[in-house]
Amino acid sequence: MSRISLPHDHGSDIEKHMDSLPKTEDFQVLSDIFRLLGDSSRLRIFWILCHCEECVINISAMMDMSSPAVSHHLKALKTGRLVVSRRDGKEVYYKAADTEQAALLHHMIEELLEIACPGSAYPSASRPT
Amino acid sequence: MSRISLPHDHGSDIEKHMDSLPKTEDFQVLSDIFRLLGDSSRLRIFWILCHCEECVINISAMMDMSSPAVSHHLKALKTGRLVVSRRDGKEVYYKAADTEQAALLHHMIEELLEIACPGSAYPSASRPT
DNA sequence: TTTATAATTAAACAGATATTTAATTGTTTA
DNA sequence: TAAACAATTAAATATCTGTTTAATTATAAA
Repeated sequence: MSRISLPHDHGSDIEKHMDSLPKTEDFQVLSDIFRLLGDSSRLRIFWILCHCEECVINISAMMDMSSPAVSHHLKALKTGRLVVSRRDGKEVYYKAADTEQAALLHHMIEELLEIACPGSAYPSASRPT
Repeated sequence: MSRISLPHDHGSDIEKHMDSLPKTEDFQVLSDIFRLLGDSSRLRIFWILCHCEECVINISAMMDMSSPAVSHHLKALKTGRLVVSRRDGKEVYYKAADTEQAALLHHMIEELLEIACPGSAYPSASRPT
């Protein structure tokens, strides 16, 4: 049983939790994922690509953004393995990656939208119960 | 039924999804939340405060970080309503906010840890040497 | 081939951000 | 009161990041 000495000892159960504290590198891996979604443009692009597959100029049009800016974000999302791409002729189509990670993040975004922005998500569709 | 004109029309069902696309401001609200967790130090602090209540110098010791730096992150987390604080004598104790939002984020962090960093979370359960 | 379109990359810049050191505020104790 | 301790705030700095404009690569059509 490891004993961790801290400056102050109020009778907390901290050592118990410190034993299960994930490694520093793991927090780095996770924060890298969160940082990808920490930009509103990139988050919006990811949301779109969770719902359909689209080429860059259409994404640019939807985002009202230059294609170099969109391309920049797509590269970041792709490097982070949140989206995948395929070329068809002159166009490159992007969509959310078919992975557990991407699915979890998408699900969480929808949940957070309901909690943090009530009444906003799916205004035309199903009414919240 | 609104019609959205895009540069390219491959037969996608994009208009359907565009109808339910959340507002730009909502993506801003969400990305602000994600950005809070997009720094490994802040993410680690939040994780700790999801598991126990601690004073600043103990958090600093656990993080191996200066107290001004920790205080800086705590202020950001508090402004984002992810943590709360109370003063007791000379010390100020912080813990995760008792809100649906904080609970959802905590739950998601644990899930992401399992997916993205398998075998890392809760090593005491799997007994590494 | 030349021309046009789609996408990426490069360079530059402005704005944001994390950390450090120093100064300050708040609380307890001697 | 003064001194010590806990925490925050301020100023400074170095780094990172998102966007723009310009240049480049890739594919298709003329």
